[in-house]
Amino acid sequence: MRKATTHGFKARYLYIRGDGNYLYRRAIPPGYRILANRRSEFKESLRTKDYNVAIVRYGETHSKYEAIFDQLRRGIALKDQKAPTLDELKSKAASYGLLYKSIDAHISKPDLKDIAARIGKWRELGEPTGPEMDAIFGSLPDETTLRQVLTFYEEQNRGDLIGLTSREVSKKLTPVRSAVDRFVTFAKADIPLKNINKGMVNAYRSHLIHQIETGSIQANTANKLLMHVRKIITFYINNMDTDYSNPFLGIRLKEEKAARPAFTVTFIKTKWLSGNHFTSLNEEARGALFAMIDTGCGPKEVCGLAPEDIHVEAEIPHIIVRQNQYRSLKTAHRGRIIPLVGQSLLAFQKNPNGFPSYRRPTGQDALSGVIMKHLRSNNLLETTGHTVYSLRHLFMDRMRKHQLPEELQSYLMGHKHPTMGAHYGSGYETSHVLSYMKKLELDWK
DNA sequence: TGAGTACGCTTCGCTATATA
DNA sequence: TATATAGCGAAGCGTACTCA
Repeated sequence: MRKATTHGFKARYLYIRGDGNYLYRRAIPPGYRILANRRSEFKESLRTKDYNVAIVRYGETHSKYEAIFDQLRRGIALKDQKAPTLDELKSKAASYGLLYKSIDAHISKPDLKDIAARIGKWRELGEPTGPEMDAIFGSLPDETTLRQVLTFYEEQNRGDLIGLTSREVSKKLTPVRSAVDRFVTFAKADIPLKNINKGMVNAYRSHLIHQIETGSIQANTANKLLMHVRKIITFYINNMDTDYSNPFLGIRLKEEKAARPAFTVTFIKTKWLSGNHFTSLNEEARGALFAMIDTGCGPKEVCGLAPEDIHVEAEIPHIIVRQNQYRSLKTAHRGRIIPLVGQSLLAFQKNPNGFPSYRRPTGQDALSGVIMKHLRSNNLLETTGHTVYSLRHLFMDRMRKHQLPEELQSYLMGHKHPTMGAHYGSGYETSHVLSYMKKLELDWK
């Protein structure tokens, strides 16, 4: 080992080993050795043979030992000294108007303007050597991991969960957490964000393609796994003002679009409306199922109807699909007033207060489960690809067949239509809608 | 500049499995 | 046997991008 020579720069504690690696080596004065666990010197490898890298790391290490000596001088023993945390350094850097940047980031992406600004700030503060210097030049590596990014994302977005049911909260949080879990499992560790690079993400993409090939997941699911991780990293980058670039950007797999089939009027008439195929299905589930036929509502919309949303005795019987204490709506334009005709009118006449057994956070799932089980076991599905949701497709087909105006079709489906204004609920006279819906009723005659 | 398309993302339905 | 839970997949909206 020998003392390293430097050019235009004093580095009295810089040494170079026989193997070429640089080293920080500094003697501890005898008066401080008791406090320093009886050690006679500090020695720390700078983990590089590169002169330029060694100079940068020397500054970082020197700053650290200056802080240690500062505390030793004040009588604080080594074992009682507490190093500043990464969060504390980040916070201090921010208070100087600087973005915290680790020493490794300075080395991997040198920015002379940025370094000059930091040196300027350091000089302005009187060339401090303790945590102030650590904060300005980034003595600790930025080791924020993907799970910490997830925690940050959830914490910052917790306002979005206000007013949601437990099931809705679960549906929001679980997919993101699962996506992070799967990536961490693939990476074999909760690695720091800065270590996740494009190569690793492409390897993960290949891993997902393999899972699609073996049939364990669909491309849609793979895209969602990528999307959720991409989303939280982008959020972290935007909100922490970091210069890290998101390696998940643009990573996506080709999807094949598939659609659920619609029931036919003939099948419903011959298989559902003749005979007694639904007597073994509980009364509320039966009512909810038939309520969907002539309203076009989905299970969640029907389950969440409050008694005050159902007006069977009105001059024009109708239901109001709107946000209430039992459920939120998918989109703002999902809210609508639907006149009751045909099978749905009969269902609500039997259930004027709605379906209280299913008016709860997991009600839609329970309803879907019980109905699908009944339809399957009683051979009431047109094909194996049909589901309860196929009723909504049938409702759409019937509106087309009876030539309802396209805008009204969108309104009744709760879809957005380009010609609609922002507030759809007041856009139609209920009597006007009823006159069109009476045409649908003819399908069952 | 406007129409068409692809992508990013959220919401909701279906279902296998666990649990009461 | 009904219900709860959680994961997968489809539906659909908003927006960025492309191209004539």
